[in-house]
Order: sequence, then structure tokens, then C-alpha cells
Amino acid sequence: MPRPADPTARERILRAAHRLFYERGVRDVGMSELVEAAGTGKNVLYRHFPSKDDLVLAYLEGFAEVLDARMDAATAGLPPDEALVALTRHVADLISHRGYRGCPFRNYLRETRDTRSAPGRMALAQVRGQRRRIEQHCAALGVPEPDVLAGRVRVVLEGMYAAAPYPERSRLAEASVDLVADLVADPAA
Amino acid sequence: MPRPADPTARERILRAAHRLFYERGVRDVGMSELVEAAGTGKNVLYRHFPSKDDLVLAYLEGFAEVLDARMDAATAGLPPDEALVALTRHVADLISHRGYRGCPFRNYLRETRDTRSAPGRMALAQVRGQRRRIEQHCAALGVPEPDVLAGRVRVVLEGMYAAAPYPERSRLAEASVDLVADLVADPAA
DNA sequence: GTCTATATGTGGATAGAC
DNA sequence: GTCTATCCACATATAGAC
Repeated sequence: MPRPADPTARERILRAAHRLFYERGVRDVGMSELVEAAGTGKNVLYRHFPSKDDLVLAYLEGFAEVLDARMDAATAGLPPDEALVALTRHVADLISHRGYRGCPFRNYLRETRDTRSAPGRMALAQVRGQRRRIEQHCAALGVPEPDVLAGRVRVVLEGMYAAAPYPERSRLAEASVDLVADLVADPAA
Repeated sequence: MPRPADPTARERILRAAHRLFYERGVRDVGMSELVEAAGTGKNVLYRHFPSKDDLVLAYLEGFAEVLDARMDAATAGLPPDEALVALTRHVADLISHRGYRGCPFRNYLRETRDTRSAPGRMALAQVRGQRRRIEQHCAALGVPEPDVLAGRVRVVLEGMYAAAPYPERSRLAEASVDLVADLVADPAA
């Protein structure tokens, strides 16, 4: 297979994009600041990524790969009820972590209100993917109204992501895990 | 009392700011577009609002006045358990409404990540005010752990606000109201 | 590959003609 | 008050020297 001339520059760019875009937001970070952080030239950046949207898309795809893998690992092989709690536990651990800045896909969508360009559609697909996960687990539970339970769980997860910037996020994360555990244990409540 | 020379220009500016800032976000709307929508001159705008932050602050304060009043009206005179449900019901009605674009204060904070300037601190104060409302109602309930319940209710409300852009927001709103009603009815669950 | 200069557009903010 | 021109900073994106 054809091998790129030198992967180091591309890697440095992606690493800088990952850090800066996530910490400060896509709109706040200019291409000039990015090349400075990557230690490369502008022409090299635009050779690898013809537009900023292309770089943002690569940034989001990199995040999706690792986040999806971790989410899969957190719920793999579990029965649906435990999977729902594990999924919530996983997100709770995420938002409790130092340096966590919220879900990168939701952040991008709310920052840009972009749902049409390539990165916008990609971020939307990620959010919908999480919705599908929850709905599938709820459907597998065999409860009379799985969509009602799925709606409740989704609201709690959205609330956790939204609470990521708050100082008391750890407390809210624990409250969310307990809440979802209760919901799954007694879906008719 | 001293009366401004002619309130019509200022009113038109505020009306245009209210509509454009809320629909498309503060960052997306430039001062040039704003004066065009208001049908006024730039010098007049900068005479009433010396900087964009001043205009944004006035925009947020206008929102706060009406939103606080409606929230007060929705929960006035109710016992704490009913107040919590009514508060949730109120937000559920808000996000189900056509043209609703989410909480303007949370939108501003997430759009700008600004918590230091005047509008940023004002938006933060609004979010904290809602937190205080919930915590006071929970404390008045007399349950053993009011903070745990408050955390659960807050996560649900944050989730509702975050779900405002979703097409299925009405379903999620109803699920949220039912969920909070269950939580209040059986706080130990 | 790095580095500098620059084209082009747009942001907030100002000044002047009328 | 309206309307136009403009300053300055910074955004994306391009071109060229080395």
C-alpha cells in the first residue's frame, strides 16, 4: 500500500488539533495558532487537510474511534440491564475526570450549530449512535414500554454531559448512576 | 424622572437582538447584521450600547426578567413537592414549544465559554439561581437526603435543556416530567 | 519539510455626510 | 436620527523563499 512520505507532521497536527480543539473549542482555535502548536508550516497543514473542516472531521473521527471502543469495552457481554448501568457508569467516570470538557460531538454541534457539513453530520451520527445503543438495550430488557425507559435514560445522560462544566459534576454523576440503576431495577416506577 | 429622548430606536435594537441572538447565537450575529435588522445606524447602536457585550447583557437581562417571572408564576404558592413537578412541567412546556432554542443563558455560556465578562457572570448567576430554586424546594420537602434528590432533579432538567434541539424533544420532555414526579413521590427509591 | 508574507473576507468599533 | 466609508484585528487560505 502507498505510504505517506512522512507521518510525523500529520501526527503532530492531529495531536495539536485534538488538544486545542477539545480544550478551547473549534471556533476559538485559529489555523495560525494550530500550526504554531504543531511546529509545522501552514502549507504542510493545508496539504494534509485542504480546509479547516477536513481537519475538524479528522479530529472528531479520532475521538469517535477511541470513545466508541471504550464504550464497547464498558458494556461488552453484559445483559441489557447491567449494560445500561455500565454505560451510565462509564459516562459518569468520564465527566468526573480532571480535564474533561464534555462530549466532543455535542460540544461541536452546540458551538457551531452546524449539521450540514461533513463534521456536523459526523457529530450528529455519533449522538444518534448513542441513542440507538440505549434504545437497543431497553428493547432487550423485555419491559412493556421500552421507549419510555429509553427516554428517561437518555435525558439523564444528556444531563450528565451538560453538567460536565459544573464544579459539582462528580456529585451529579453519582446521582445519575444511582438514578439509572433505580430506573432499570424498577422500570415501571 | 428623566425620559430618554426617543425610545423607539433602542427598542428596535433590543427586539432585533432578542430575535437574532436567540435564533442563531450571539457569536454568529454581527453588529452590521444587527443594525440592518433593527433599521438603525451603527452610531445609534453604539450610543445606546457602547460595546457588543453591553448589548448582550441587555439581551440576557431582558430574557431573565420574563423567564424568572414565568417560573415564579408556575410554582407560586405550591407546596415543595408540587413545586418541583410544576417547575419540571414548566421547562417541559418550554422545550416543547415551536421555535424554542434552549435556555438562553446555557446557550450563551456554552457558545462563548465566557464566565468572566458581565454577560458571562450574569448567565452563570441565572443558572445558579435555578439550582438554588431546586435545592430549596428539596430542602423544604423534609426528606432525609435533600441534596441527593436535588442532584437527580437537576440532572433531569439539564438533560431537558440539552435535548431542546432534538426533534423528539416533546417525548423526552414528557418522560422527564413523569420521571421527576416519580422521584418526588418516592424520594427514597 | 520550516518560515514569512500576503490575499481576501469578516468581526467589532469609529467618524463623518446628510 | 439614517447611511456610508473606514480603521484595526484576526479568520481562512495561498504563494514563495529557504
